[in-house]
Amino acid sequence: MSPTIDEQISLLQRRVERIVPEVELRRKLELSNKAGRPLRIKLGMDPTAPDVTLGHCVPLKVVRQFQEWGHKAVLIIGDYTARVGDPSGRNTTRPVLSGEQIDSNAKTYVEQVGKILLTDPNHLEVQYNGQWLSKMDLVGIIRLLSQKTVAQMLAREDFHNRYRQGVDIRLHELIYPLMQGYDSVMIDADVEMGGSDQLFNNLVGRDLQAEAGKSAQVVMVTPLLVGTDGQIKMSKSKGNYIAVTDPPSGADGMFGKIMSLPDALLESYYRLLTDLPMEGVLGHIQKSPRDAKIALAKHVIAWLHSPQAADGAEADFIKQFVKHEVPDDIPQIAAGGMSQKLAPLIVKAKLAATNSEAIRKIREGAVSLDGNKITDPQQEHTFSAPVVLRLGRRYVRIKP
RNA sequence: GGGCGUGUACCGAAGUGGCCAAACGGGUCAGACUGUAAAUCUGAUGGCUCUGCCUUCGUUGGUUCGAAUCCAACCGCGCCCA
Repeated sequence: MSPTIDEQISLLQRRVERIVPEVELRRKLELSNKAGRPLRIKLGMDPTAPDVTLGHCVPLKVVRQFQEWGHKAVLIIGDYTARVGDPSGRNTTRPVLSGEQIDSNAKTYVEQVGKILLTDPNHLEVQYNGQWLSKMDLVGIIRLLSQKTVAQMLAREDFHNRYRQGVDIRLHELIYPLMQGYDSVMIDADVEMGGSDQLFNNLVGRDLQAEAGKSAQVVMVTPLLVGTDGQIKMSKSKGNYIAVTDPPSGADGMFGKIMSLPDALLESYYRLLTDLPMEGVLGHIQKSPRDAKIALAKHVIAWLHSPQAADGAEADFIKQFVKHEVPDDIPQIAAGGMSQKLAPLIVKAKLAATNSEAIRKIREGAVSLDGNKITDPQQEHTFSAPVVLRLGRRYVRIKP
């Protein structure tokens, strides 16, 4: 039994920042109910990076909600738009990706998205926008371009800023919103989901549909999840992200990344990534930010991995950082029997990028073997039994 | 097409013949402190066979005992004019 339309709208409010326009969403939901025709909920993702991040999960969770009410998610993998690069929120041109990179990223996207969405064919349709964008000829492109003016494109904030500051805007960036909007025309989207930085792009889709004589999509945007740095939007290119495929524990695992989030982000993470009642959450955060953070980490891992993984990650975390013991599950490398300097091993273990960096870290006193600090880079070591090598918060077991 | 600018390490930005592997800020990494939080303090931050050597300051070639710094050509970018 689905909730009423009023209930649905209020459920959506939790992580939807704007609905443009809300009355139309209401009308579409009513019509869908009456006619028994599921709405088509579009979400576009450009495979510009191999990982789907928690940031993507926010709109994905909303899409999941629609699926549970019987509607159909239409996932657009932007294999063609990725070639252009979404200029949203950027102050410089995106680097161009090769076709191979895009294709290999695209392959894993559907699988990763399956962690959040229902994947049966009644609830999910996957489309690659290269299917239609690659077939456009110049005449078609010109027709598409003729639907918007330069002023309309420059009205958007990021273009406007770049233009004013003399930072170049390549022409292909200018047409990106039209390409994305054309997707909406092609798949007859009823609703398009996106992060709030997608508002402009999505509204272009709405205009293009109307221009094509179709029913215009409702645009819904979610707040942007702030990344692990606590400053800016989570994104792969900024390195401040948590990927849905990150392992539960370990130095770069979900548990650790979530624990190192600034406290100030807790409320928004709970709101956007879980469905727990917010009154309880706020109380918990106020009482003990640390415990609330642990609970959040477990919640997210249980969701994207499994409840067992969540318990395991918590145990590992306590072992390593509360009791300061060496975690069980650490990478291993083989040293070989001979006497050798430590720096090359540190590089081999990927704890440092270059030999010079490894030597510097040794001199700084950041390196230890079985808990004994090593400070002389010239010293040679022979490994006859396994030893734990540590640099900062990362560990590697050295085997003879 | 013309005029004027500009191009420095991950980013921003100093440096205008030797004291420059290159100031300073940001970022990043590490140490202290902690709740692996934030804030704060400290150190490091081109590479290597590391008290020395090698390669970098848009590219190529030149001047000089010696060039990021001078000259020439070329390339990229910006602004203005057409």
